[in-house]
Amino acid sequence: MTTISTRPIETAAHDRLYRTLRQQIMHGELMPGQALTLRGLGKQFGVSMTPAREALRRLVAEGALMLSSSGRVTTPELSNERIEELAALRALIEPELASRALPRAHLALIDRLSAINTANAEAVAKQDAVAYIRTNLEFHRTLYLRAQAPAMLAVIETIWLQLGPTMRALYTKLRRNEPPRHHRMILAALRAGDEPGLRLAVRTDVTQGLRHLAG
Amino acid sequence: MTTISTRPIETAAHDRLYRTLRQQIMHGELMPGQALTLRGLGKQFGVSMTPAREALRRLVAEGALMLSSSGRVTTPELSNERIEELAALRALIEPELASRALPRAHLALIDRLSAINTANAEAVAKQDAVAYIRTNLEFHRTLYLRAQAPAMLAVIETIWLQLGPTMRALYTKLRRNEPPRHHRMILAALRAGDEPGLRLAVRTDVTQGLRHLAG
DNA sequence: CATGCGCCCATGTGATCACAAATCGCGCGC
DNA sequence: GCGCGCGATTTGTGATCACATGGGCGCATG
Repeated sequence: MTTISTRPIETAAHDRLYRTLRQQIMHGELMPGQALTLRGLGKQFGVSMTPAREALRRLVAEGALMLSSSGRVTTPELSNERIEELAALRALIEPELASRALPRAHLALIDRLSAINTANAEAVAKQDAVAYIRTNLEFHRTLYLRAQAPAMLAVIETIWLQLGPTMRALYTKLRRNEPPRHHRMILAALRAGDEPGLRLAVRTDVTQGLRHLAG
Repeated sequence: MTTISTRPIETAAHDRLYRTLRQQIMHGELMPGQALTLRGLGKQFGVSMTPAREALRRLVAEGALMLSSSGRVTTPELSNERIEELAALRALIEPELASRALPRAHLALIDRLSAINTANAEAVAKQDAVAYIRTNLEFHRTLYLRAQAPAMLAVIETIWLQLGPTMRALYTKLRRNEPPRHHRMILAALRAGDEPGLRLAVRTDVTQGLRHLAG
């Protein structure tokens, strides 16, 4: 229909839509319970229903969105039980990823993690929920990328995705006013090469936030 | 096999296709590297490309199928590294699911698990790879259903799905001639209410098969 | 004023078509 | 005999359309 501009990278329409929505969901930019329609998204992104349908169904398959019995797609409103489960999964998988990253975590990586942590603190200072969530996840992902475990990383990212919409609610409910102190413990354990300490730091960092919401 | 109940619900075409393919993949009925085309599947199931595309993309999103850069869809040929990762994920998550199921595992459940195990032994005797894989997974799923943890169960099922096509290859390579002896250990631990023993039995049962292939 | 009923529009589903790109095979040339 | 290139066919992508359904809103009725 409207293929006019020269595109630097030829990315399929449904894929752009998917990536955009995925990021919005993971970063908590969409409120729980929000409805998404095929024609609405299509019009918004200048495409037809077909790519919109693909993007939505893909996100539904990953658990990022909920599909009602009539086919309506909304962001999920998680029950406390489900939040507890997802937190438990994070607590199981993320220490393993951190542990696998540890042997490959050199100074350059630790410096980058520190920088992300600084940006995270700035987001806290500015009360910017989206930036807080984004930098927080970026901290973890940057570390886990070193684990060279793409399948595990993919699993943990789909779990982050499922938690996305409630993360925002969690942030406002907790009225966070300090950056996660466990990030510093993670960095310390990385520097010291302390594998059990690293596992513990990651596990507590992951659990502490979610525990408040579920409890 | 276990679903006898009348299904008055009119299931959408793409969903039937999805379920059929998903089961075939998880049970190892499709060989690794096999290609699936939209028009081919559509003709095979008497539908157009649209439902076929949805089913395929959904399976791709779950990691059950691979999507080449040109959009071709095939069953994955897993690298040893990926198999090791998926095995590690099973070893992390499944003991947790078993542990959560333990308090609710009454005699009726243990009896049903025993029956499934018997069917599994018959599949071994008949050298029926698909039946072996199916009963093996049914053993685990029946146990984990008692954990009342749908999110965890969903995650572990997508991991089974990813391992599906290589399970078949694994089976023929190992020339299995006995049912998994760890299933008996799992049952014993369940009867004794031995939580550490159960975790260990599940972990070893899950790991032992995959370790041979990856190693 | 409350409640239930019915109609209309919004929305998902699936089919079909036009198009582009990739793939395969055949034939030509070396 | 072998390799390269070109063309036909296969295949994915996206748009559009017809259709069924479900939800929402207003109107009528008790």
